[in-house]
Amino acid sequence: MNRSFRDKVYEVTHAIPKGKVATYGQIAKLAGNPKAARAVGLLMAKNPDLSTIPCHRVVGSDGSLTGYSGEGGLIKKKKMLEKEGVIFNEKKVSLAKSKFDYQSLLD
DNA sequence: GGCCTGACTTTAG
DNA sequence: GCTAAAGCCAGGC
Repeated sequence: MNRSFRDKVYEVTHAIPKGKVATYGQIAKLAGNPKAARAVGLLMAKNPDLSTIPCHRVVGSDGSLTGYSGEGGLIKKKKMLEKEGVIFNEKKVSLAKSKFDYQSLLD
């Protein structure tokens, strides 16, 4: 098992299609540790490659935008997501319509 | 090499 | 519905 939790997180995060978003808990669970949502946030915050890891497609458990220490912060993040086609609800993401399901890839 | 912090989530009261 | 506490991983000092 060369795939560490970290690698799995990166893999899943990178697998998020355009116009969809995933939650930290979801990624953590897919990575093998449903309780390691914090670690996911860490990896997102310290993501080595923004091109490989669309951290802006990662939101809170209820679709709330969180984190993103980049310029513009959550505002820019929201804009990027909107541009990609993610459905927004006021300041949160409509997980009901834009939540990323890993099973969708396998289907 | 040990301790603390951090873009979180979930369960219990 | 809100507050409090525990659990995970990685990085910095």
